[in-house]
Amino acid sequence: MHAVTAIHPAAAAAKFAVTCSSCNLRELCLPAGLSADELERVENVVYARRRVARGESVFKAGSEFNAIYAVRSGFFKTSLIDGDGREQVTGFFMGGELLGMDGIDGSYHGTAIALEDSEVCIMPYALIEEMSRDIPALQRRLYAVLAREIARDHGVMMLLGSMRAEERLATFLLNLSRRFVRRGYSATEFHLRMTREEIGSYLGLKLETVSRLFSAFQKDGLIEVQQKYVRIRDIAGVERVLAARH
Amino acid sequence: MHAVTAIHPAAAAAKFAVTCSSCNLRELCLPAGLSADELERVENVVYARRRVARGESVFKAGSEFNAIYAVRSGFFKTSLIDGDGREQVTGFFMGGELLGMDGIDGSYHGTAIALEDSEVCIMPYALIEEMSRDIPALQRRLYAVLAREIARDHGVMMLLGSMRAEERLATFLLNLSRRFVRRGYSATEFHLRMTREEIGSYLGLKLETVSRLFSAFQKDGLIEVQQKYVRIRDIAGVERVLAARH
DNA sequence: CGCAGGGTTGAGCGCTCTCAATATAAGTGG
DNA sequence: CCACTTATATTGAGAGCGCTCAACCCTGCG
Repeated sequence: MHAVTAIHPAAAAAKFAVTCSSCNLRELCLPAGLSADELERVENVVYARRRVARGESVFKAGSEFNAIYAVRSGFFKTSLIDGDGREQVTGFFMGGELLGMDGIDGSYHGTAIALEDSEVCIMPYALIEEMSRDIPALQRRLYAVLAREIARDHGVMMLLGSMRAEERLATFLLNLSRRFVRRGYSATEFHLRMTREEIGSYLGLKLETVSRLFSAFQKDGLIEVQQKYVRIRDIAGVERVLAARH
Repeated sequence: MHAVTAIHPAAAAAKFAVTCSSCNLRELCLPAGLSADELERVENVVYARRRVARGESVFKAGSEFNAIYAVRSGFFKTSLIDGDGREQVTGFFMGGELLGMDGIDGSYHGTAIALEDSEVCIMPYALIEEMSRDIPALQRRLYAVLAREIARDHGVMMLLGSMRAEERLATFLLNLSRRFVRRGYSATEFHLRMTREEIGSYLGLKLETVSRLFSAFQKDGLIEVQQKYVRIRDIAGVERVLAARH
Protein backbone atom coordinates (compact mmCIF):
# COMPACT_ATOMS: atom_id res chain seq x y z
CA MET A 1 0.00 0.00 0.00
CA HIS A 2 0.94 3.56 -0.49
CA ALA A 3 1.03 5.65 2.69
CA VAL A 4 0.24 9.33 2.46
CA THR A 5 2.27 10.75 5.28
CA ALA A 6 2.05 14.29 6.59
CA ILE A 7 4.73 16.53 5.15
CA HIS A 8 5.50 20.12 5.96
CA PRO A 9 4.04 22.38 3.23
CA ALA A 10 7.40 23.86 2.31
CA ALA A 11 8.92 20.43 2.12
CA ALA A 12 6.02 19.33 -0.02
CA ALA A 13 6.55 22.21 -2.39
CA ALA A 14 10.23 21.43 -2.59
CA LYS A 15 9.57 17.79 -3.18
CA PHE A 16 7.07 18.69 -5.85
CA ALA A 17 9.65 20.85 -7.53
CA VAL A 18 11.93 17.85 -7.67
CA THR A 19 9.57 15.09 -8.54
CA CYS A 20 6.51 16.42 -10.29
CA SER A 21 8.00 19.37 -12.04
CA SER A 22 11.11 17.52 -13.08
CA CYS A 23 8.87 14.74 -14.25
CA ASN A 24 7.37 17.46 -16.37
CA LEU A 25 3.88 16.56 -15.39
CA ARG A 26 2.63 19.67 -17.04
CA GLU A 27 -0.24 17.87 -18.66
CA LEU A 28 -1.64 16.79 -15.37
CA CYS A 29 -0.43 19.28 -12.80
CA LEU A 30 0.41 22.67 -14.15
CA PRO A 31 -2.81 24.26 -15.28
CA ALA A 32 -4.94 22.46 -12.75
CA GLY A 33 -4.96 25.12 -10.09
CA LEU A 34 -4.17 22.73 -7.30
CA SER A 35 -3.50 23.95 -3.79
CA ALA A 36 -0.12 23.26 -2.20
CA ASP A 37 -1.70 20.52 -0.15
CA GLU A 38 -3.25 18.91 -3.20
CA LEU A 39 -0.02 19.17 -5.11
CA GLU A 40 1.66 17.24 -2.35
CA ARG A 41 -0.79 14.44 -2.70
CA VAL A 42 -0.54 14.32 -6.45
CA GLU A 43 3.19 14.34 -6.19
CA ASN A 44 3.00 11.30 -3.97
CA VAL A 45 1.28 9.45 -6.77
CA VAL A 46 4.50 9.33 -8.67
CA TYR A 47 5.89 6.68 -6.45
CA ALA A 48 8.51 5.37 -8.79
CA ARG A 49 10.41 6.06 -11.93
CA ARG A 50 11.57 3.60 -14.47
CA ARG A 51 14.33 3.65 -17.00
CA VAL A 52 13.35 2.37 -20.40
CA ALA A 53 16.18 1.52 -22.75
CA ARG A 54 15.91 2.28 -26.43
CA GLY A 55 13.75 -0.36 -28.06
CA GLU A 56 12.16 -1.53 -24.82
CA SER A 57 8.45 -1.22 -24.14
CA VAL A 58 6.76 0.59 -21.28
CA PHE A 59 3.67 -1.55 -21.70
CA LYS A 60 2.40 -3.93 -24.32
CA ALA A 61 -0.96 -4.18 -26.03
CA GLY A 62 -3.25 -6.51 -24.16
CA SER A 63 -1.37 -6.48 -20.88
CA GLU A 64 -3.25 -5.54 -17.76
CA PHE A 65 -3.74 -1.87 -17.12
CA ASN A 66 -2.46 -0.62 -13.80
CA ALA A 67 -0.70 2.68 -14.33
CA ILE A 68 -0.45 5.78 -16.45
CA TYR A 69 3.05 6.91 -17.36
CA ALA A 70 4.42 10.41 -17.68
CA VAL A 71 7.42 10.80 -19.93
CA ARG A 72 10.19 12.23 -17.78
CA SER A 73 12.84 12.21 -20.45
CA GLY A 74 13.34 10.64 -23.81
CA PHE A 75 11.03 9.83 -26.68
CA PHE A 76 8.37 7.19 -27.32
CA LYS A 77 6.11 5.84 -29.99
CA THR A 78 2.80 4.08 -29.44
CA SER A 79 1.56 1.58 -31.97
CA LEU A 80 -0.95 -1.12 -32.73
CA ILE A 81 -0.07 -4.41 -34.31
CA ASP A 82 -2.79 -5.72 -36.53
CA GLY A 83 -3.64 -9.37 -37.11
CA ASP A 84 -1.24 -9.68 -40.02
CA GLY A 85 1.64 -8.19 -38.09
CA ARG A 86 1.29 -4.82 -39.72
CA GLU A 87 2.25 -1.95 -37.42
CA GLN A 88 0.35 1.29 -37.19
CA VAL A 89 2.10 4.03 -35.23
CA THR A 90 -0.58 5.99 -33.38
CA GLY A 91 1.56 8.68 -31.82
CA PHE A 92 4.91 10.03 -30.69
CA PHE A 93 5.43 11.23 -27.13
CA MET A 94 8.03 13.44 -25.49
CA GLY A 95 8.78 14.94 -22.09
CA GLY A 96 5.75 15.78 -19.99
CA GLU A 97 3.24 13.87 -22.09
CA LEU A 98 1.19 10.99 -20.79
CA LEU A 99 1.21 7.39 -21.98
CA GLY A 100 -1.21 4.57 -21.43
CA MET A 101 -4.51 6.36 -20.96
CA ASP A 102 -6.09 4.18 -23.59
CA GLY A 103 -5.86 1.32 -21.13
CA ILE A 104 -8.26 2.65 -18.53
CA ASP A 105 -10.93 0.20 -19.51
CA GLY A 106 -8.91 -2.81 -18.45
CA SER A 107 -5.92 -3.49 -20.65
CA TYR A 108 -3.61 -1.42 -22.78
CA HIS A 109 -4.86 -1.05 -26.28
CA GLY A 110 -1.50 -0.32 -27.85
CA THR A 111 2.20 -0.75 -27.17
CA ALA A 112 4.57 2.02 -26.08
CA ILE A 113 8.20 1.73 -27.11
CA ALA A 114 11.15 3.99 -26.27
CA LEU A 115 12.89 5.41 -29.32
CA GLU A 116 15.89 6.42 -27.22
CA ASP A 117 17.02 5.70 -23.68
CA SER A 118 14.26 7.25 -21.63
CA GLU A 119 12.69 7.55 -18.23
CA VAL A 120 9.05 7.50 -17.19
CA CYS A 121 7.20 8.30 -14.00
CA ILE A 122 4.83 5.56 -12.93
CA MET A 123 1.46 6.74 -11.71
CA PRO A 124 -0.57 3.83 -10.38
CA TYR A 125 -4.10 4.19 -11.60
CA ALA A 126 -5.71 3.01 -8.38
CA LEU A 127 -4.15 5.95 -6.58
CA ILE A 128 -5.06 8.47 -9.23
CA GLU A 129 -8.62 7.30 -9.30
CA GLU A 130 -8.98 7.43 -5.56
CA MET A 131 -7.35 10.81 -5.34
CA SER A 132 -9.38 12.32 -8.15
CA ARG A 133 -12.45 11.75 -6.04
CA ASP A 134 -11.03 13.97 -3.31
CA ILE A 135 -9.54 16.61 -5.57
CA PRO A 136 -12.10 17.90 -8.08
CA ALA A 137 -9.48 19.92 -9.91
CA LEU A 138 -7.46 16.77 -10.55
CA GLN A 139 -10.51 14.88 -11.71
CA ARG A 140 -11.44 17.61 -14.14
CA ARG A 141 -7.85 17.61 -15.31
CA LEU A 142 -7.83 13.90 -15.94
CA TYR A 143 -11.02 14.05 -17.97
CA ALA A 144 -9.58 16.96 -19.90
CA VAL A 145 -6.40 15.06 -20.66
CA LEU A 146 -8.43 12.15 -22.00
CA ALA A 147 -10.60 14.50 -24.02
CA ARG A 148 -7.55 16.18 -25.47
CA GLU A 149 -6.20 12.81 -26.50
CA ILE A 150 -9.44 12.20 -28.39
CA ALA A 151 -9.16 15.60 -30.04
CA ARG A 152 -5.58 14.83 -31.02
CA ASP A 153 -6.65 11.56 -32.59
CA HIS A 154 -9.38 13.34 -34.53
CA GLY A 155 -6.74 15.66 -35.88
CA VAL A 156 -4.75 12.67 -37.07
CA MET A 157 -7.87 11.22 -38.65
CA MET A 158 -8.31 14.43 -40.58
CA LEU A 159 -4.69 14.28 -41.63
CA LEU A 160 -4.94 10.67 -42.76
CA GLY A 161 -8.35 11.07 -44.32
CA SER A 162 -8.06 14.25 -46.28
CA MET A 163 -4.49 15.40 -46.76
CA ARG A 164 -2.04 14.70 -49.52
CA ALA A 165 1.39 13.34 -48.70
CA GLU A 166 3.24 16.66 -48.61
CA GLU A 167 0.55 18.22 -46.44
CA ARG A 168 0.90 15.35 -44.01
CA LEU A 169 4.65 15.75 -43.70
CA ALA A 170 4.34 19.52 -43.31
CA THR A 171 1.77 19.05 -40.55
CA PHE A 172 4.03 16.54 -38.88
CA LEU A 173 7.05 18.84 -38.93
CA LEU A 174 5.10 21.84 -37.63
CA ASN A 175 3.62 19.75 -34.85
CA LEU A 176 7.02 18.47 -33.77
CA SER A 177 8.45 21.98 -33.93
CA ARG A 178 5.69 23.38 -31.72
CA ARG A 179 6.18 20.68 -29.15
CA PHE A 180 9.96 21.08 -29.06
CA VAL A 181 9.59 24.82 -28.55
CA ARG A 182 7.30 24.37 -25.59
CA ARG A 183 10.04 22.30 -24.00
CA GLY A 184 12.70 24.90 -24.52
CA TYR A 185 14.34 23.32 -27.54
CA SER A 186 14.86 24.93 -30.90
CA ALA A 187 11.80 25.31 -33.07
CA THR A 188 13.77 24.93 -36.26
CA GLU A 189 16.51 22.45 -35.56
CA PHE A 190 16.11 18.99 -34.12
CA HIS A 191 16.98 15.35 -34.38
CA LEU A 192 14.24 12.98 -35.38
CA ARG A 193 14.08 10.06 -33.02
CA MET A 194 12.02 7.87 -35.31
CA THR A 195 12.84 6.15 -38.57
CA ARG A 196 11.34 7.01 -41.95
CA GLU A 197 9.29 3.87 -41.67
CA GLU A 198 7.78 4.97 -38.35
CA ILE A 199 7.02 8.41 -39.73
CA GLY A 200 5.45 6.74 -42.73
CA SER A 201 3.32 4.47 -40.60
CA TYR A 202 2.11 7.39 -38.56
CA LEU A 203 1.30 9.46 -41.65
CA GLY A 204 -0.14 6.63 -43.70
CA LEU A 205 2.71 6.69 -46.22
CA LYS A 206 5.47 4.34 -47.29
CA LEU A 207 8.98 5.04 -46.06
CA GLU A 208 10.22 5.76 -49.58
CA THR A 209 7.56 8.41 -49.99
CA VAL A 210 8.60 10.04 -46.72
CA SER A 211 12.22 10.05 -47.82
CA ARG A 212 11.34 11.55 -51.18
CA LEU A 213 9.27 14.25 -49.53
CA PHE A 214 12.12 15.23 -47.23
CA SER A 215 14.33 15.55 -50.31
CA ALA A 216 11.68 17.55 -52.15
CA PHE A 217 11.22 19.94 -49.23
CA GLN A 218 14.97 20.40 -49.14
CA LYS A 219 15.12 21.11 -52.86
CA ASP A 220 12.42 23.74 -52.40
CA GLY A 221 14.49 25.42 -49.69
CA LEU A 222 11.93 24.68 -46.99
CA ILE A 223 14.16 22.51 -44.86
CA GLU A 224 17.64 21.13 -44.57
CA VAL A 225 17.77 17.44 -43.86
CA GLN A 226 20.45 14.87 -43.38
CA GLN A 227 19.26 11.53 -42.10
CA LYS A 228 17.73 12.21 -38.70
CA TYR A 229 18.88 15.82 -38.50
CA VAL A 230 16.32 18.41 -39.62
CA ARG A 231 16.48 22.17 -39.81
CA ILE A 232 13.45 24.16 -40.87
CA ARG A 233 14.68 27.02 -43.02
CA ASP A 234 11.34 28.52 -43.95
CA ILE A 235 8.53 27.89 -41.49
CA ALA A 236 6.15 30.17 -43.39
CA GLY A 237 6.91 28.13 -46.48
CA VAL A 238 6.11 24.90 -44.69
CA GLU A 239 2.86 26.42 -43.48
CA ARG A 240 2.09 27.43 -47.03
CA VAL A 241 2.19 23.78 -48.04
CA LEU A 242 -0.90 23.38 -45.88
CA ALA A 243 -2.61 26.57 -46.99
CA ALA A 244 -2.34 25.66 -50.64
CA ARG A 245 -4.87 22.86 -50.46
CA HIS A 246 -5.76 21.32 -53.79
CA MET B 1 -30.10 23.76 -10.23
CA HIS B 2 -31.01 20.14 -10.26
CA ALA B 3 -32.62 18.84 -7.10
CA VAL B 4 -32.08 15.21 -6.19
CA THR B 5 -35.29 14.40 -4.40
CA ALA B 6 -35.94 11.25 -2.44
CA ILE B 7 -37.77 8.66 -4.49
CA HIS B 8 -39.10 5.31 -3.41
CA PRO B 9 -36.72 2.56 -4.58
CA ALA B 10 -39.39 0.79 -6.62
CA ALA B 11 -40.40 4.04 -8.23
CA ALA B 12 -36.75 4.76 -8.92
CA ALA B 13 -36.33 1.40 -10.58
CA ALA B 14 -39.44 1.98 -12.63
CA LYS B 15 -38.32 5.43 -13.61
CA PHE B 16 -34.93 4.02 -14.53
CA ALA B 17 -36.60 1.45 -16.70
CA VAL B 18 -38.36 4.23 -18.52
CA THR B 19 -35.67 6.83 -18.76
CA CYS B 20 -32.25 5.29 -18.59
CA SER B 21 -32.93 1.96 -20.16
CA SER B 22 -35.09 3.40 -22.89
CA CYS B 23 -32.42 5.98 -23.44
CA ASN B 24 -30.25 2.95 -24.05
CA LEU B 25 -27.54 4.21 -21.81
CA ARG B 26 -25.80 0.89 -22.06
CA GLU B 27 -22.43 2.47 -22.48
CA LEU B 28 -22.66 4.25 -19.21
CA CYS B 29 -25.03 2.26 -17.05
CA LEU B 30 -25.31 -1.35 -17.93
CA PRO B 31 -22.01 -2.98 -17.09
CA ALA B 32 -21.24 -0.61 -14.26
CA GLY B 33 -22.57 -2.69 -11.42
CA LEU B 34 -24.40 0.18 -9.83
CA SER B 35 -26.67 -0.33 -6.84
CA ALA B 36 -30.35 0.52 -7.11
CA ASP B 37 -29.74 3.68 -5.19
CA GLU B 38 -26.90 4.70 -7.44
CA LEU B 39 -28.91 3.91 -10.52
CA GLU B 40 -31.56 6.26 -9.29
CA ARG B 41 -29.08 9.06 -9.04
CA VAL B 42 -27.58 8.38 -12.43
CA GLU B 43 -31.01 8.23 -13.92
CA ASN B 44 -31.74 11.66 -12.52
CA VAL B 45 -28.82 13.00 -14.51
CA VAL B 46 -30.81 12.59 -17.66
CA TYR B 47 -32.93 15.53 -16.88
CA ALA B 48 -34.12 16.23 -20.37
CA ARG B 49 -34.41 14.86 -23.83
CA ARG B 50 -34.19 16.71 -27.04
CA ARG B 51 -35.48 16.03 -30.49
CA VAL B 52 -32.98 16.68 -33.23
CA ALA B 53 -34.39 16.90 -36.72
CA ARG B 54 -32.50 15.46 -39.65
CA GLY B 55 -29.74 17.84 -40.60
CA GLU B 56 -29.75 19.70 -37.28
CA SER B 57 -26.79 19.70 -34.95
CA VAL B 58 -26.66 18.57 -31.34
CA PHE B 59 -23.63 20.74 -30.70
CA LYS B 60 -21.21 22.63 -32.85
CA ALA B 61 -17.43 22.72 -32.87
CA GLY B 62 -16.14 25.48 -30.65
CA SER B 63 -19.32 25.99 -28.66
CA GLU B 64 -19.10 25.76 -24.90
CA PHE B 65 -19.13 22.30 -23.40
CA ASN B 66 -21.83 21.66 -20.87
CA ALA B 67 -23.29 18.24 -21.50
CA ILE B 68 -22.69 14.78 -22.85
CA TYR B 69 -25.44 13.34 -25.02
CA ALA B 70 -26.67 9.77 -25.25
CA VAL B 71 -28.33 8.78 -28.49
CA ARG B 72 -31.84 7.68 -27.61
CA SER B 73 -32.98 7.05 -31.13
CA GLY B 74 -31.81 7.91 -34.60
CA PHE B 75 -28.43 8.26 -36.18
CA PHE B 76 -25.65 10.85 -36.04
CA LYS B 77 -22.36 11.77 -37.60
CA THR B 78 -19.59 13.76 -35.94
CA SER B 79 -17.23 15.80 -38.06
CA LEU B 80 -14.52 18.42 -38.09
CA ILE B 81 -14.44 21.30 -40.49
CA ASP B 82 -10.94 22.28 -41.40
CA GLY B 83 -9.75 25.80 -42.21
CA ASP B 84 -10.52 25.44 -45.90
CA GLY B 85 -14.04 24.21 -45.27
CA ARG B 86 -13.12 20.60 -45.86
CA GLU B 87 -15.18 18.18 -43.78
CA GLN B 88 -13.75 15.13 -42.08
CA VAL B 89 -16.32 12.74 -40.66
CA THR B 90 -14.87 11.30 -37.45
CA GLY B 91 -17.61 8.86 -36.56
CA PHE B 92 -21.16 7.58 -36.84
CA PHE B 93 -23.31 7.07 -33.76
CA MET B 94 -26.44 5.08 -33.09
CA GLY B 95 -28.74 4.24 -30.19
CA GLY B 96 -27.04 3.99 -26.80
CA GLU B 97 -23.78 5.56 -27.86
CA LEU B 98 -22.42 8.75 -26.36
CA LEU B 99 -21.72 12.04 -28.10
CA GLY B 100 -19.69 15.04 -27.06
CA MET B 101 -17.06 13.54 -24.80
CA ASP B 102 -14.36 15.24 -26.78
CA GLY B 103 -15.55 18.53 -25.31
CA ILE B 104 -14.67 17.83 -21.70
CA ASP B 105 -11.73 20.18 -21.79
CA GLY B 106 -13.88 23.23 -22.39
CA SER B 107 -15.52 23.33 -25.79
CA TYR B 108 -16.70 20.77 -28.28
CA HIS B 109 -14.00 19.79 -30.70
CA GLY B 110 -16.30 18.61 -33.45
CA THR B 111 -19.88 18.98 -34.63
CA ALA B 112 -22.61 16.35 -34.22
CA ILE B 113 -25.35 16.26 -36.83
CA ALA B 114 -28.44 14.06 -37.01
CA LEU B 115 -28.66 11.99 -40.18
CA GLU B 116 -32.33 11.25 -39.53
CA ASP B 117 -34.92 12.59 -37.11
CA SER B 118 -33.47 11.58 -33.77
CA GLU B 119 -33.63 12.05 -30.05
CA VAL B 120 -30.86 12.48 -27.49
CA CYS B 121 -30.71 12.40 -23.72
CA ILE B 122 -28.98 15.41 -22.25
CA MET B 123 -26.59 14.65 -19.41
CA PRO B 124 -25.28 17.88 -17.89
CA TYR B 125 -21.60 17.46 -17.28
CA ALA B 126 -21.59 19.33 -13.97
CA LEU B 127 -23.93 16.73 -12.54
CA ILE B 128 -22.02 13.78 -13.94
CA GLU B 129 -18.77 15.10 -12.62
CA GLU B 130 -20.18 15.72 -9.18
CA MET B 131 -21.85 12.38 -9.05
CA SER B 132 -18.86 10.45 -10.29
CA ARG B 133 -17.07 11.56 -7.14
CA ASP B 134 -19.67 9.85 -5.00
CA ILE B 135 -20.11 6.76 -7.12
CA PRO B 136 -16.75 5.12 -7.88
CA ALA B 137 -18.33 2.67 -10.27
CA LEU B 138 -19.68 5.52 -12.35
CA GLN B 139 -16.36 7.29 -12.34
CA ARG B 140 -14.56 4.19 -13.52
CA ARG B 141 -17.21 3.78 -16.16
CA LEU B 142 -16.75 7.29 -17.45
CA TYR B 143 -13.01 6.92 -17.72
CA ALA B 144 -13.55 3.62 -19.48
CA VAL B 145 -15.94 5.17 -21.97
CA LEU B 146 -13.39 7.86 -22.78
CA ALA B 147 -10.65 5.27 -23.08
CA ARG B 148 -12.77 3.20 -25.40
CA GLU B 149 -13.36 6.23 -27.58
CA ILE B 150 -9.58 6.62 -27.85
CA ALA B 151 -9.25 2.95 -28.75
CA ARG B 152 -11.93 3.35 -31.39
CA ASP B 153 -10.12 6.30 -32.90
CA HIS B 154 -6.89 4.30 -32.99
CA GLY B 155 -8.74 1.64 -34.92
CA VAL B 156 -9.82 4.25 -37.44
CA MET B 157 -6.25 5.52 -37.65
CA MET B 158 -5.14 2.01 -38.52
CA LEU B 159 -7.86 1.78 -41.12
CA LEU B 160 -6.94 5.10 -42.69
CA GLY B 161 -3.23 4.58 -42.39
CA SER B 162 -2.72 1.07 -43.61
CA MET B 163 -5.72 -0.33 -45.46
CA ARG B 164 -6.61 -0.29 -49.10
CA ALA B 165 -9.95 1.05 -50.23
CA GLU B 166 -11.78 -2.28 -50.36
CA GLU B 167 -10.48 -3.26 -46.94
CA ARG B 168 -11.77 0.00 -45.55
CA LEU B 169 -15.26 -0.51 -46.90
CA ALA B 170 -15.34 -4.12 -45.71
CA THR B 171 -14.28 -3.01 -42.23
CA PHE B 172 -16.95 -0.33 -42.29
CA LEU B 173 -19.71 -2.75 -43.28
CA LEU B 174 -18.70 -5.33 -40.68
CA ASN B 175 -18.56 -2.68 -37.98
CA LEU B 176 -22.02 -1.39 -38.85
CA SER B 177 -23.36 -4.93 -38.97
CA ARG B 178 -21.99 -5.74 -35.52
CA ARG B 179 -23.48 -2.61 -34.03
CA PHE B 180 -26.88 -3.19 -35.58
CA VAL B 181 -26.97 -6.73 -34.25
CA ARG B 182 -26.28 -5.61 -30.73
CA ARG B 183 -29.34 -3.40 -30.99
CA GLY B 184 -31.58 -6.18 -32.16
CA TYR B 185 -31.57 -5.31 -35.83
CA SER B 186 -30.56 -7.56 -38.67
CA ALA B 187 -26.87 -8.20 -39.08
CA THR B 188 -27.16 -8.52 -42.83
CA GLU B 189 -29.79 -6.11 -43.95
CA PHE B 190 -29.95 -2.41 -43.18
CA HIS B 191 -30.43 1.06 -44.51
CA LEU B 192 -27.44 3.33 -44.59
CA ARG B 193 -28.24 6.66 -43.05
CA MET B 194 -25.28 8.48 -44.51
CA THR B 195 -24.44 9.50 -48.06
CA ARG B 196 -21.62 8.08 -50.14
CA GLU B 197 -19.78 11.32 -49.57
CA GLU B 198 -20.00 10.95 -45.78
CA ILE B 199 -18.84 7.35 -45.96
CA GLY B 200 -16.00 8.49 -48.18
CA SER B 201 -14.98 11.23 -45.80
CA TYR B 202 -14.97 8.80 -42.90
CA LEU B 203 -12.96 6.23 -44.83
CA GLY B 204 -10.59 8.68 -46.49
CA LEU B 205 -11.98 7.98 -49.96
CA LYS B 206 -13.84 9.94 -52.61
CA LEU B 207 -17.55 9.32 -53.02
CA GLU B 208 -17.09 7.87 -56.50
CA THR B 209 -14.65 5.34 -55.12
CA VAL B 210 -17.13 4.31 -52.44
CA SER B 211 -19.84 3.92 -55.04
CA ARG B 212 -17.59 1.85 -57.29
CA LEU B 213 -16.61 -0.38 -54.37
CA PHE B 214 -20.24 -1.05 -53.49
CA SER B 215 -20.80 -2.06 -57.10
CA ALA B 216 -17.70 -4.23 -57.11
CA PHE B 217 -18.74 -6.00 -53.89
CA GLN B 218 -22.12 -6.62 -55.45
CA LYS B 219 -20.60 -8.04 -58.61
CA ASP B 220 -18.52 -10.39 -56.47
CA GLY B 221 -21.67 -11.63 -54.74
CA LEU B 222 -20.61 -10.26 -51.36
CA ILE B 223 -23.47 -7.83 -50.94
CA GLU B 224 -26.62 -6.60 -52.55
CA VAL B 225 -26.88 -2.86 -52.71
CA GLN B 226 -29.40 -0.39 -54.01
CA GLN B 227 -28.81 3.18 -53.03
CA LYS B 228 -29.00 3.26 -49.23
CA TYR B 229 -30.25 -0.30 -48.88
CA VAL B 230 -27.58 -2.91 -48.17
CA ARG B 231 -27.81 -6.64 -47.70
CA ILE B 232 -24.73 -8.65 -46.85
CA ARG B 233 -24.98 -11.93 -48.73
CA ASP B 234 -21.64 -13.42 -47.71
CA ILE B 235 -20.26 -12.20 -44.42
CA ALA B 236 -17.37 -14.65 -44.54
CA GLY B 237 -16.55 -13.30 -47.97
CA VAL B 238 -16.50 -9.75 -46.67
CA GLU B 239 -14.24 -10.84 -43.84
CA ARG B 240 -11.99 -12.50 -46.38
CA VAL B 241 -11.45 -9.11 -48.01
CA LEU B 242 -9.67 -8.17 -44.79
CA ALA B 243 -7.83 -11.42 -44.31
CA ALA B 244 -6.35 -11.33 -47.80
CA ARG B 245 -4.04 -8.46 -47.05
CA HIS B 246 -2.00 -8.05 -50.15
C1' DC C 1 -43.96 17.26 -64.26
C1' DG C 2 -39.72 19.30 -63.32
C1' DC C 3 -36.26 20.01 -60.17
C1' DA C 4 -32.66 18.92 -56.85
C1' DG C 5 -29.91 15.91 -54.26
C1' DG C 6 -27.74 11.76 -54.35
C1' DG C 7 -25.85 7.72 -56.85
C1' DT C 8 -23.63 5.27 -60.73
C1' DT C 9 -20.44 4.67 -64.32
C1' DG C 10 -16.71 5.79 -67.72
C1' DA C 11 -12.15 7.63 -69.38
C1' DG C 12 -7.85 9.24 -68.36
C1' DC C 13 -4.47 11.13 -65.29
C1' DG C 14 -1.33 11.47 -61.48
C1' DC C 15 0.07 10.52 -56.86
C1' DT C 16 1.79 7.12 -54.21
C1' DC C 17 3.29 2.41 -54.09
C1' DT C 18 6.26 -1.46 -55.49
C1' DC C 19 10.46 -3.30 -56.66
C1' DA C 20 15.20 -2.69 -56.86
C1' DA C 21 19.78 -0.80 -56.58
C1' DT C 22 22.92 2.03 -54.09
C1' DA C 23 24.50 4.90 -50.27
C1' DT C 24 25.27 6.07 -45.56
C1' DA C 25 25.51 5.19 -40.58
C1' DA C 26 26.01 2.59 -36.73
C1' DG C 27 27.51 -1.30 -34.53
C1' DT C 28 30.48 -5.63 -33.72
C1' DG C 29 34.07 -8.49 -33.35
C1' DG C 30 38.73 -9.53 -34.68
C1' DC D 1 41.59 0.60 -35.96
C1' DC D 2 39.65 -1.69 -39.64
C1' DA D 3 36.79 -5.31 -42.19
C1' DC D 4 32.27 -6.98 -41.79
C1' DT D 5 27.39 -6.91 -40.75
C1' DT D 6 23.13 -4.84 -40.18
C1' DA D 7 19.86 -1.12 -40.03
C1' DT D 8 18.40 2.92 -42.16
C1' DA D 9 18.13 6.32 -46.12
C1' DT D 10 18.14 7.79 -50.71
C1' DT D 11 17.00 7.53 -55.43
C1' DG D 12 15.18 5.60 -59.86
C1' DA D 13 11.82 3.31 -63.00
C1' DG D 14 7.53 1.63 -63.75
C1' DA D 15 2.86 0.14 -62.39
C1' DG D 16 -1.58 0.59 -60.37
C1' DC D 17 -4.92 2.41 -57.24
C1' DG D 18 -7.76 5.95 -56.34
C1' DC D 19 -8.77 10.67 -57.95
C1' DT D 20 -10.64 14.09 -61.27
C1' DC D 21 -13.77 15.43 -64.52
C1' DA D 22 -17.89 14.50 -66.74
C1' DA D 23 -22.10 12.44 -68.25
C1' DC D 24 -26.07 10.09 -67.01
C1' DC D 25 -29.50 7.88 -63.92
C1' DC D 26 -32.54 7.31 -59.98
C1' DT D 27 -35.69 8.86 -56.44
C1' DG D 28 -38.34 11.83 -53.70
C1' DC D 29 -40.86 15.86 -53.48
C1' DG D 30 -43.02 20.36 -54.30
